[in-house]
Amino acid sequence: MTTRNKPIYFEQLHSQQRRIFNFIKRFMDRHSYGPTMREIMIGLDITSTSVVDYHVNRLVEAGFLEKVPSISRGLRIPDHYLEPPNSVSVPMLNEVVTSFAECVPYQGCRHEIPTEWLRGKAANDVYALRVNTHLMYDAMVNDGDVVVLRRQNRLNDGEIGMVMLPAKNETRIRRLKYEGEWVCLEPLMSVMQPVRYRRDEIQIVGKVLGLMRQF
Amino acid sequence: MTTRNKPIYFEQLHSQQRRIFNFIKRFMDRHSYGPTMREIMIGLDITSTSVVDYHVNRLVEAGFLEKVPSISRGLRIPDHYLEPPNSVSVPMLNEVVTSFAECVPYQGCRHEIPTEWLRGKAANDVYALRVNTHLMYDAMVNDGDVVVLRRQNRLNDGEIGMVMLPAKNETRIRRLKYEGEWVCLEPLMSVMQPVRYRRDEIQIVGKVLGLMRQF
DNA sequence: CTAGGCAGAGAACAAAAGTTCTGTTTGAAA
DNA sequence: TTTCAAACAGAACTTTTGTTCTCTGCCTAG
Repeated sequence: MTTRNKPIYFEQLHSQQRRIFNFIKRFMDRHSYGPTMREIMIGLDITSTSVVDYHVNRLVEAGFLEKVPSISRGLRIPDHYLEPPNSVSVPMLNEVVTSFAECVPYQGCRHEIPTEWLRGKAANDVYALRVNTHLMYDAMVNDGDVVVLRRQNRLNDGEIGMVMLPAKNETRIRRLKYEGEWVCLEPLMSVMQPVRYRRDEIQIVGKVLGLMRQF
Repeated sequence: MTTRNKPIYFEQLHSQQRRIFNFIKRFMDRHSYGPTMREIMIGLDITSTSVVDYHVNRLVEAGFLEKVPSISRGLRIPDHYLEPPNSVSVPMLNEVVTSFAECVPYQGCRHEIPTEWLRGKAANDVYALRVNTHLMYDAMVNDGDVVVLRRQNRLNDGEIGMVMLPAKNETRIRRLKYEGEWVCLEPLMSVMQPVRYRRDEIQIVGKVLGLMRQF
């Protein structure tokens, strides 16, 4: 843990400390290494390295910087203060899974998805799945498409998910509507008709986050 | 330009130089800064910094490393020797464009696409386009989908592209088949019928690289 | 007013780190 | 074998760079 007691917001920092923080970030973008005390001093027109050292230590205390003592250019900006990546990598599986235990050692193919699709949640149970001809999905999903799922066994009313119909041993992408003991699977294309099942007839495989199709 | 005369492959390097190169890369992954001569020396069980310096200079000459003289931890691995990013960012536009001149100053919304979609080509003329209800595309493309296009005015026979029908002032995503003076636009859904146009009746907007749909 | 903490100045110091120099070993080519 | 360049060893040297110390001005609580 850090040494700070209460969370400090960037805006609450001393203006000098904000300048130094921003300088370090810009410097690291431009070069592949961090700045020295003296480079910060010169770059920000500060008159002494001790002043830089002073504020750097304040920034470290506040958790905005990490520093390896006595190591030259040993400043680091913690990950959570860097730009969040706008894409994340998820495992690419060949078949529907209801548990990740079966594929934990699998480190093979992965697929990149926009961070936005996670809607702020972790990517733990998210995986990508390439649709093959055996799985006939909704008409809006084509053969060869990559469907991104979050593995979960429950869905809220109105959410779109992948469900398995054990009777037919088939999976479908449908919008779920709950009606008492029944669940209504609505196709995404309005020309098709919704079908109603008993809740225990179907198994929810996951929530559908997105779809990628390469032409 | 670099000082090297002929291209050198990594495998042709002295084994010691390969070890040093790999060490630097691993070190940079672990820490946020590069190693010093001495750290390389200790890490690889080399007996003198001069040996490290020697091989580092060979690597710089061969173009595998960049080095800022006299700067501590000033080693850098050129971009083309790092892992290529598996996603790239392209501009996100609101309407079909036939030239990028009209949107060069536009630095706003961008969208992440898998590098794979570029099929090795540059991302220069690639942009993303969110489909709205006014543009009724092929049935496999839904309202709200993001279509990724490479802006180009020509397509090879059999390629899928976005074309504009000036008569109707509408755009469509179709597979193009050339038949002499005619071009046949084949829908991606087999239930729909292909339509034949004269070549000068339609304008090719771009090649469709992929599609992304967030649920 | 005064004490004390915070920010800044300036300088010196010590450690880290790049560079250079001389000499030795090694291995392949002549 | 001889020769020569590449590779290695060891050490010293210089520059870079982090750290520390003292002193000063400023502001505020008491």
